Amino acid sequence: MSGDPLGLAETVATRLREEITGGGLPPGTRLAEVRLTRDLGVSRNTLREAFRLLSRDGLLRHEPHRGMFVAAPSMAAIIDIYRVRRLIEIPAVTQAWPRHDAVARMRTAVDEATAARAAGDWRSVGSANMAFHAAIVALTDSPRLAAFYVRIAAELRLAFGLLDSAERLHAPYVEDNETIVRLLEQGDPAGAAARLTTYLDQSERVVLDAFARLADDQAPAVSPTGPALQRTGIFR
Amino acid sequence: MSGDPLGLAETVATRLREEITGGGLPPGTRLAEVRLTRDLGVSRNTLREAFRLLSRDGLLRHEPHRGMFVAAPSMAAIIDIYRVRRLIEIPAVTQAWPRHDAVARMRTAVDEATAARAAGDWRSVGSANMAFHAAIVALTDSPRLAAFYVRIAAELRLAFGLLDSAERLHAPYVEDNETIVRLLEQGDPAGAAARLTTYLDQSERVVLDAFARLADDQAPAVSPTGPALQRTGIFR
DNA sequence: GCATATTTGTCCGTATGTATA
DNA sequence: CTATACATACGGACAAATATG
Repeated sequence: MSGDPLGLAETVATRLREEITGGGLPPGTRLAEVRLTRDLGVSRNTLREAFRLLSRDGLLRHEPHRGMFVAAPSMAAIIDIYRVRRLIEIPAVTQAWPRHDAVARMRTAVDEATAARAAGDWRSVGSANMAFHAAIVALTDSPRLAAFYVRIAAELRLAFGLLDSAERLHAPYVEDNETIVRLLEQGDPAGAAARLTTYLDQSERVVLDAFARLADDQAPAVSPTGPALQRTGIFR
Repeated sequence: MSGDPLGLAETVATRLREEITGGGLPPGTRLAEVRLTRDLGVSRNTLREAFRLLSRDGLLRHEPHRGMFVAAPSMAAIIDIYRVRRLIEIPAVTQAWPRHDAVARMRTAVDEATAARAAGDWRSVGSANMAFHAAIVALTDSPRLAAFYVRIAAELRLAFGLLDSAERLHAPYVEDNETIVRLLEQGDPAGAAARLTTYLDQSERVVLDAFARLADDQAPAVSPTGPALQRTGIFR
């Protein structure tokens, strides 16, 4: 085509990433190479390069001689993700410096979430919530933790995508976030950490409940593990 | 060669991994594709697939239109790695269940380290030390933390490779490890965590000191950042 | 259980843009 | 500035593994 100033593979990867996180490609769907090469207008090698980038972010999963699949979080994965979030976010807030740059980012994220909620834009509320917790991790000034958290958050967002009205799910937590950042600004990291702890517990419960309900709906009576549903990864 | 039961790319990746961690490919060296395709007898596509696996482990670093380089830990990277280690390992030990499987693995790692030290096999002492701390992370029962730690440990091992007599470096810490696992077995996780904390502090200091000395030696007088040394990543 | 079709894994040759000497 | 070396991207091809009827 015309000009692609930065790698074509990354362009393809970005487009696929939006498609996945946007819900266009539900978790568990198989990404056939030949079909995507036609739809995206790139060669197979380039597409596979994009696959490498996406699997690095944890959005895709590779099965030998079977292909690439959109990662489908299991119940155990969600539990593990929240365990990791507690381990990282709570100490990050506890030992936070009140005038850290990331605190300002937390504040703007809360403001954006408030505005988006007032406008009924639930998707933006979810994005702002993600940004808020990413800023919490940024309090540690650790690039490795930040990169790790990006991967975790992407996986969790996939789980949200499985849920029906997912964005509405964390809309009520805007107040919690506001309280957390206010306590930090006022120099009370311990109080902020306590608030964060209860938030994580509640959020995990809500997500797990919705996930269990989803699993019940999709696996009604006779065959709890049909081949089609196995591929969604929910029952693995 | 003959039969390659599992992917050829993984076979190549394994061989390169051993070459890198073994010191055959020092940090900062550039991995030219065409040359490696000849030496390894594989095609470029397969080699790039292997590159993807290794960069996922943090052993390789990619620069656009310049190629793949063996990751060269910087001073800031080492500091960050130890910060992450504290964040993960200390809580892991603190909330450890004394009869956890991983405790047994810690014990065997200590025994192996003791035997290796008696035999003067410093390389095996280092490997056992790595296994010991991997077992500590396994106390959390979190597959994501374990995978993350693998990446961190690989990067740290690269830093050790830069150091001259690196294996000798953590030989004196066998006693610390023995104390930690004994306290855990005796049901004193708090004491074990305290001991682990001092170990991490001391280890970080030793590594950073050796690293600073290495940098001084390699950048003697006139040109602190020659093009060859820049590529080592030490001064970046 | 078997034969077929589809898809991935791997290799090759080539053209083009980019960085470095 | 030129020239070389290399990464990027393309398309085609065959073997091996998997899925399907």
